[in-house]
Amino acid sequence: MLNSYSSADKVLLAVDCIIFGFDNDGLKILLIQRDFEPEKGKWSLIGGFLKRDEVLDAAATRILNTYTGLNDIYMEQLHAYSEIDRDPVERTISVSYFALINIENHNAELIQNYHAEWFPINDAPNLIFDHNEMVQNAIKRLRYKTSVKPIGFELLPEKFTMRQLLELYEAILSKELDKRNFISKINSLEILNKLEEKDMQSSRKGSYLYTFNKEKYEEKLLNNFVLNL
Amino acid sequence: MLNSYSSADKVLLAVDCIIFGFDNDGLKILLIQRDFEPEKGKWSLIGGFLKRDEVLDAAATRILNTYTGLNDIYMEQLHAYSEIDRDPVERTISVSYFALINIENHNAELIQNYHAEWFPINDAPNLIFDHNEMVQNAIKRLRYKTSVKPIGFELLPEKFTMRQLLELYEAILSKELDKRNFISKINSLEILNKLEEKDMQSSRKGSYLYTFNKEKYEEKLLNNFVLNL
DNA sequence: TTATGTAAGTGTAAAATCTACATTAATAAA
DNA sequence: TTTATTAATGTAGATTTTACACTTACATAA
Repeated sequence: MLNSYSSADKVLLAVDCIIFGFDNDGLKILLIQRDFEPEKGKWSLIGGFLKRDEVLDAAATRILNTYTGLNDIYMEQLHAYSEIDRDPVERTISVSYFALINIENHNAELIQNYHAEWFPINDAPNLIFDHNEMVQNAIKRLRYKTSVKPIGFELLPEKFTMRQLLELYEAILSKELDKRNFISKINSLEILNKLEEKDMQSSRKGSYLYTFNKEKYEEKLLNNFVLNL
Repeated sequence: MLNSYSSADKVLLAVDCIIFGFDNDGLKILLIQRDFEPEKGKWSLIGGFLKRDEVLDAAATRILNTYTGLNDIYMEQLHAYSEIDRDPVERTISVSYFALINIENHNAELIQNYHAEWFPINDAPNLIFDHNEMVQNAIKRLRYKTSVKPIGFELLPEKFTMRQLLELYEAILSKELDKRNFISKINSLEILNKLEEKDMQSSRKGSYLYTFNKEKYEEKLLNNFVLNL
């Protein structure tokens, strides 16, 4: 009968995580060398199976933590992938999640048994199964998100310069942005605190450091804004 | 062991369909009275279980067809819902899909055994499980989509008036739009054919009918455009 | 101490887009 | 032929977006 629960097929449900990070070399994703068959040794997204007593969001968090030691990372669901043979061992539907993290803040945690490794998004190895497709879709979503949320603060150190922010957005959107227009658009959001302090690494003159003003940000979020860069 | 396939839990995977339609009374969704337990007789989205040899997109199409006779409806995946007790019988993860259809074109098919029924989105019955939430999220997505794709053509008859198109967008966005500005923005997309023919139903003067120019539309889609209404 | 090189910081004018708004036109029905 | 009803149409002002170049601050080297 069409709708009896008992006759319905059960499947494995997996979660795969696309973790974006940013440092001075640009936008990166976190990959691992798969430590079990099939495709053992090949590069892969961080992933695992959903447990019976677990919601998908929790599974994503747990899996990320297992492989990287990372905690309290906000992740967002993206898409369910269900091609019949996407996993050759057994029928497995996978739900992708993505997150943004600050590479420097988390490097310590990442040096673990499962050697997770950062790769530039434009120079990553070929991935197993349909993981390449998952990554491409995640990049699309990330780009879209720049226009409706001021993302990027997760990806930068606590104190950052305008140049760093600019370069982050350029990396995400993969296009050049006009420096002055970018700064005035960001300033018009009024979600940054300009510090007295300067970063002296980048130039003789030094450039002002900013922090992200979380309260004003939360305020902004209530009235959905749009940021056209 | 963490990653053995054999020890991983299997779950039921369902698909639920949010079908939007439009007629002179506004924007509607298609619901059915559930014909099996639990919650038999209550209103529900059209849904069913994924089969072992089926991809999610195909399941969505099959399920819609089973309950409504509708064919060749393009559906889009939205989100996976995984709360532990969302279905009281058994752990079931559900992936929602949404579609837009033209009510008048399809009314005949809908008069079937499973009495599917249209409800205005603002005056629909309470739904089982987490289906209310699914609908709300689908409405959000539909609104978003108006700004990046000229949707709505699926929802209207082949020949339609500007007023119908305007009212459709007003229903989706649930706000009033300025008629002249709307028309000029739509015209600037250059995806409509203005016919010689007029619709004489609505007024003494009659209003020009339009059709949707599919070729120009496909062309437009290549360069992602934005439509701010 | 002075000169030099480097990236930071800053404003504006022109163009494009968006918004608000009211009158005339066409026709059927009375 | 008058009347009533909805369709069709354009523009000026406001706002937003874009393109663009010079000065400033400071460390380093001469």
